[in-house]
Amino acid sequence: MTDETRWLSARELQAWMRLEAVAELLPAALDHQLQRDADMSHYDYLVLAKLSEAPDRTLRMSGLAASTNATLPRLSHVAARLEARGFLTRTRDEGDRRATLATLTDEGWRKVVATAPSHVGEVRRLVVDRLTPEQVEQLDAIALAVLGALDPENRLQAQNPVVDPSDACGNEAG
Amino acid sequence: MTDETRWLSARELQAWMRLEAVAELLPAALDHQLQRDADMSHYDYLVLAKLSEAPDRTLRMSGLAASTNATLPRLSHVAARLEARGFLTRTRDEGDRRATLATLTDEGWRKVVATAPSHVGEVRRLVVDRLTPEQVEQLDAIALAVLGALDPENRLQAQNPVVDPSDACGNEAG
DNA sequence: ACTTCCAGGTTGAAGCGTCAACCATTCGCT
DNA sequence: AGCGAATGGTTGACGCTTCAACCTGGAAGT
Repeated sequence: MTDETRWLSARELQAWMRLEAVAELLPAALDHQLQRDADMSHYDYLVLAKLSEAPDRTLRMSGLAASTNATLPRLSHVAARLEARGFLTRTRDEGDRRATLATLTDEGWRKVVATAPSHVGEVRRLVVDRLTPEQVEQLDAIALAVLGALDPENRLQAQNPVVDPSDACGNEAG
Repeated sequence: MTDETRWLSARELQAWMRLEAVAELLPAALDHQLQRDADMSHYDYLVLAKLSEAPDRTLRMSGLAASTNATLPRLSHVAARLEARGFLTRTRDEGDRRATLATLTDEGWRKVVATAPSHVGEVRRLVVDRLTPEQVEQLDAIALAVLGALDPENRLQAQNPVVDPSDACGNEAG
């Protein structure tokens, strides 16, 4: 068993270990903040945020699942809980009666608006405000390169904008 | 409710969305590869790897939990499964009879040695080989900055070296 | 129209992580 | 010594994600 493995150099190793730690801790930290402040998981929030940006605050389950990087069964379970909490409703698509349309309720909308600021604050506290503007650009380029392997079909590229709710409220000409 | 929230700029937003996508996809990708090639979760591998580097291939459960960023109950469950599969054994510490020592078996050692190359290969394919040497250094600095907030006590800093098993055998001069 | 196949969703069971409760051992104080 | 508190670990129940099975509705071929 001759060892042809290309091991990592010391520099590569250190960078990798740190990235691995970030990838491990960051999702947990976001989950924790949202759980505490909004009684929701990160994924729950993502679902509501996605709907809040969609035309008529409505999306098909399959599209919603793809854009949140979830399997359909997972989304189905999550949507059932969010529906039970009054944040969204599910209706049959009369155009294609196989499909289900998820629509954000007014209460769901208020939930997103109420939750977004603290979420953005956490993102700033944990990441953005700790980096220089140059590092933000470097991070963007690095993450893009890595996503080329992780997400070749770019399903997550139009990920939740963490957008200012005040302007998503009425006008989304795009 | 005047909105004092400091929203993200377009550049910050894009970088953040991409980092979020990486943090979401990378752990799943590593899990998937290890599950497929070694019938283990990423965390399982981490536990075995940690033990493989320790003196006498032995660590206390509490120390092992801390260095793998896990709660003690989680590690206890995982160790029970790994013990059932013959990869490690648990014995009482006769020095402090409250403590439990986890020791990697020969079979566990062989498992790590057999698994490491494909794992490192995946790390290269997904991350390291997609970045320039400059980007590797930038990534290191960025991740370090973020870890300042995520892991202030540096519990994960001595994370698994993904080290060449052939030299973990005897010498690690640093 | 009728059959066949595929896409869209939902459901229920199984596996893993988290939390709270619990037991054993050691440490600190008197 | 002896008591109370704290440390180290394990266990069992609950919640969430995954996987396979299933059902419905549309599309394609004849």
